Amino acid sequence: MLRTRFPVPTQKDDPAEAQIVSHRLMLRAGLVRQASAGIYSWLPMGFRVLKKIEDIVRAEQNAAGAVEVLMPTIQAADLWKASGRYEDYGLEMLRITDRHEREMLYGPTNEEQICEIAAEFLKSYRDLPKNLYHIQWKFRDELRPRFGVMRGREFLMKDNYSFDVDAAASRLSYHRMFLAYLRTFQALGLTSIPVRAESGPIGGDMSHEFVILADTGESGVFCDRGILDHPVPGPVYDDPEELQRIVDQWTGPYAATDDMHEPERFEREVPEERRVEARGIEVGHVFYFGTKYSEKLGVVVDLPDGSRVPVEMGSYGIGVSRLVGAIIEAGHDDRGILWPASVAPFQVGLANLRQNDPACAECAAAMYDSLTGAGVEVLYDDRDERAGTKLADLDLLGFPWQVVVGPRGVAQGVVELRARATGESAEVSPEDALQRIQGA
RNA sequence: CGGGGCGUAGCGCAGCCUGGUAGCGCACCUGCUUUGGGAGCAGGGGGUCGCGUGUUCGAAUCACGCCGCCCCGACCA
Repeated sequence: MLRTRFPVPTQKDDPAEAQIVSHRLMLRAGLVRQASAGIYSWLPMGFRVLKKIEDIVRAEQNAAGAVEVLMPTIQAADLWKASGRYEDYGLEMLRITDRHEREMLYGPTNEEQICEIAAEFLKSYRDLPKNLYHIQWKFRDELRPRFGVMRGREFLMKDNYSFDVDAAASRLSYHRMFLAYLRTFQALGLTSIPVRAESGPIGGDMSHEFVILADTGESGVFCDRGILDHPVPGPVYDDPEELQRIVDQWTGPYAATDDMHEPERFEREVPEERRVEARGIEVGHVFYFGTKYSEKLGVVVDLPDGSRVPVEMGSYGIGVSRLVGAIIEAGHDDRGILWPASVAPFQVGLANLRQNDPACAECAAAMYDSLTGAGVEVLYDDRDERAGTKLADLDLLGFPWQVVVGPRGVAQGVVELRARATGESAEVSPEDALQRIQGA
């Protein structure tokens, strides 16, 4: 992609309204633009990141056996009246009236809607289990939106819903999603910690929040170092015993955010040298809620003995748009963003420091062609800008690799290849640069 | 929703107290000189001063009302 075709409104100055680093960097790097409080437009660069995260989440959901659907953003109030939540949900729910004076709402979540859909095709125990997900915009009219996309009113979320014949089967679904989350966050380049969450209406041990570590995170995290040392398991979704073992391994050691933290227990259970106190950001939530919605919305199946029971359900959320901010919180320095390769909008930022120099232009164009020809995503800064401007932009935008073409190197037949995260740099031939990038 | 603050050019701000028809830096446009870490000089374009009402000969400035945005708190993916 040529920078001259790809609008990236970067800014040198910090916007006054942005308090936390990810919000500042997202505005400075031209990823988003605020439309209203807690509502953002996604500009080209931010949109690419959002889509990459979405794709990774989708791939892991599919691998775990979930099936994608797409439900609407606008829902009928009648549905919510059936579950009793229309009154309960309060002012966070954005209520809308259409031209026929019909009460509608912009969905803050989709339990009711998925139940209505599932009731269509779940008739028998033989139709179970099922696990459906969608990735859709939600709206919660927060009292106080803040922190940019981290706490917006409109946000993109992956939510899925499991349907099982009984509690034991539902536990297996829960375990599958638990593993899917560990794998998803790893694939996003993050370190995640499952922490016990406020138990749902059913109680028990089936509610966890997934927190990713970031120095500037909003929540305090207290855990046993053992959790951080576990390797993330492979996709063993079809092995119930192994899944149970994995969940036990990850939920056994102490882990809590500050709202659920019990200092005495922490000190009693975790040896001093293994105690970790860090900051984190909540990016996912898995929980089991039994028959709460299936009962009220009539998602019932016949059992072999002819009796009829409501299905056991769980729901599982990942804040996709929030993750863009969270990933920046987890990876940045004083010059800009440090994207993990898996979600970087481009793998390579190519900067030609002397656009109007024919030799440089030729070298940069050749470098661009060989990278794109090899299937590498590269943003070529072909603007007629000064070296400092381009280099500062490269750092701000945070591409994992920087390839710098300038008159100094071109005279020797080399380009400068730099790794954004480590700052390591080498003067290499264009061919070597391509090879090193491909080999990484 | 309670408490606090701010709305002046795309971004950051001054001007307001003490009314006289809008200014600075960055960004943008033109030219020249520059050219490996956000250049220099010269010239230039861009603003319903958030909106409304009022006071006044005259309002960015004073008064009242409204709207928007930000921060702290309670609440949350």
